[in-house]
Amino acid sequence: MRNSEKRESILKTANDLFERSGFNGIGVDLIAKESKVTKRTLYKHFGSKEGLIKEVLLKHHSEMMESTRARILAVEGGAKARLLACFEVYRTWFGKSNFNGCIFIKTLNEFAGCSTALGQIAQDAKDGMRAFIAEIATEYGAKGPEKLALELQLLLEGSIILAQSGSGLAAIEASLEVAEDLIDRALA
Amino acid sequence: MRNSEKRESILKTANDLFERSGFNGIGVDLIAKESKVTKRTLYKHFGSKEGLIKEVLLKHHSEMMESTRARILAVEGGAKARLLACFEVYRTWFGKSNFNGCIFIKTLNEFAGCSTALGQIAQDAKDGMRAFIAEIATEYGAKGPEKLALELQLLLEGSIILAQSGSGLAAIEASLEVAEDLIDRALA
DNA sequence: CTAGTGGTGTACAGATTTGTATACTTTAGA
DNA sequence: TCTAAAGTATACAAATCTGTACACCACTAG
Repeated sequence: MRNSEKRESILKTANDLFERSGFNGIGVDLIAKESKVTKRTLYKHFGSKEGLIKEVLLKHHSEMMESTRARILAVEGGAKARLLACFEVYRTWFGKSNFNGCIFIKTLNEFAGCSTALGQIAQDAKDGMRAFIAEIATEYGAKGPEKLALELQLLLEGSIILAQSGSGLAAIEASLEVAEDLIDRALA
Repeated sequence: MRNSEKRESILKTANDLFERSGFNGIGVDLIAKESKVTKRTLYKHFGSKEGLIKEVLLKHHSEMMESTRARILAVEGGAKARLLACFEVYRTWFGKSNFNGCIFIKTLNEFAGCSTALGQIAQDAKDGMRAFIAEIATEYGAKGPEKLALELQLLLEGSIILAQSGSGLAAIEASLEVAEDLIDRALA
């Protein structure tokens, strides 16, 4: 299946370039070149740049949710440990040398809100993450699971921005401490 | 002084367009056209697109700090009321019809981190805001003012992202509740 | 009143952008 | 093995992007 290998290679390269410099800052030519593929091939697969971005976003979201889910479900120790594991996932992410923010936030910032199809995908990704947290909270009988999920997501999103803006891991540490309190209270 | 009027007009137009669609998504031609100014004039004032962006960012930051400072210092009622007033400032911002995220976050997302001059300006803006919060906390003798400032900023930045992603004002409301607790604890 | 500054209008250079056309080669599967 | 799909290489079209050139006008301060 060398075909789908090329396809995956394009998606991975595009994802990395978009994460580094945004969508409008990266041209299709560069993506093709870095993927060691011709532009013709790229267009046969994705039809347009927007089509490519769409698939990159959907793939990114599904892989992110899958790996997060796997890592959280591997944690023993009940609700608190599992909810805090989300913060560990983010800490690992921020520690990567090529970390440069969240691709969905970039989408919202470059494509004028949620009116566009791409903006909607980004919004769905954020909603999906929050729903996942709420799901765990509900499962363990936390009080006000949706509200807790919103609060924890506030901290996580804030950590993304501050990690990106030079605060390094200090932000996620502070975030984690506050989260502990909020979780304790919801489980009391 | 019709001269500086033109200059201000360009800066304002550019600011609005960049806030809507990011930096790479907006061309100099459009900025000139919307400002009712020729490209020649624009380039005489700012030298290059990057020069224009730089001035837009610096102006945005100083105006934002000035108006926030004014609004916070107008609040009577001590430390808690003043710190919570920051959240009111953000709430007002999110309620604007043309709200589409933070221009400094856009900068970090499009210009590959803080290595660049523009990224540095964005980082300075975030640091400046946090320093301002810490300043208030210190003034009123809060315990661990820097840490409190970091925590409150986490909530504020998180609120920006979620407000932008469809949660509307629910995010800032939740944010404000958590902030109240954190402030109470630091003032105890 | 005159010199300098800032602004106008138009045209253009050169690079880059998205997307396509043509003609050829490789690969995968029945 | 043969066919259809997928990939390559190169060139190109048309728009758009940043930035500049040239010639001219308007205002204001010394």
